[in-house]
Amino acid sequence: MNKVIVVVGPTGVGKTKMGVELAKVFDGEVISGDSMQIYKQMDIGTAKVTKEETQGIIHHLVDIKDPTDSYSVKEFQETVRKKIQEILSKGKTPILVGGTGLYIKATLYDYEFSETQDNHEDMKEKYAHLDNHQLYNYLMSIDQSSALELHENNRQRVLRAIGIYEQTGQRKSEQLAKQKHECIYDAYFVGLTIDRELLYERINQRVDVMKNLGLEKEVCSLYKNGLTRAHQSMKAIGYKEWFDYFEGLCSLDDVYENIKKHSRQYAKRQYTWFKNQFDMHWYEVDLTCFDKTVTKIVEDIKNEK
RNA sequence: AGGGGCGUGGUUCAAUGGUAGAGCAUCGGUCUCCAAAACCGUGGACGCGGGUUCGAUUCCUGCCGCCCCUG
Repeated sequence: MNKVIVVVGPTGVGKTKMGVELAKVFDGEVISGDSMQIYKQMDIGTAKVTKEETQGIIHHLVDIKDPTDSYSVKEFQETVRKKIQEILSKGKTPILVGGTGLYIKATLYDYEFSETQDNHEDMKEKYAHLDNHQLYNYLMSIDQSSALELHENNRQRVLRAIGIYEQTGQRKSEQLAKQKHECIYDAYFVGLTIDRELLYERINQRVDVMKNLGLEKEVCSLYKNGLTRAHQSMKAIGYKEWFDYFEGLCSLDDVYENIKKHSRQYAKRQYTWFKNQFDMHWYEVDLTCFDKTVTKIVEDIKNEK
């Protein structure tokens, strides 16, 4: 089999476990498709796979960065594509498991990113004197078709489009036009889902578990090591909520409530992405009998090839 | 118990004698490197009763509920 298996779904649905189960069946290695589990020292809050949970299955792209490092989709794309080749050449099955939709799509599809530096801070400064409307008009003047795809309030993306043109001399829209927008692997997309209410319950429970496992201690030690809200790693749910607390702006209860809330909102955004971006095979996870779901997926994949 | 204050969508808070507006939450959506991010759209409310008035959420009043002070 020369297939890449992709397991996605909202946070808390059971992707990690599914990845391991599928790896056992298909002689696979798991590649994490997650923008935050790449960071060392961030174990509890990112619900990172534990040693026991891996059951001996190799997991790539976990613990590859320090929390002070920044990271990019492009880097992810390059690293994972290499990993996939490596695993395939060993005759094993790559199993990409994660919740970061853009990272996964960029890797599996023929996305090509411009050779620009990661400099959104500079761009922010450079154009601080323009309001949203003015900035948008500027983009309209240099790359109209990209502008039309964006809302003028989405300053982050407007700036990005401007940056691409300024640094490469090529318009973002032109770049996109060169791509085919197709999946470059023989991939089988497994989308895991459960009833929304149930998912939210699970998310809430999982946050309670994180609390008991010592999330506060984990975050405190990062904080003491000098990590701030500005670091990319500290944008993660489960971590960013603590800064208000450390600054005396909210209570400890608020921290956990916010983590729950942000996780729920994240799950919702993941659903809309996965529903609309991939040729997905959806599976309702059987919570009383996880193996049933595994069996069903295994059958479907075997019938595919 | 006495004095004062407050009761507006899920929540925090506005405004107004001519049937109410915002933030957050909710729900839906967008997506080519900050993506666990950024952004867009959406439904939903004047505690209950009486009075004044052409008309009350707004003024008066009774009740209920909550908060503060005093004892």
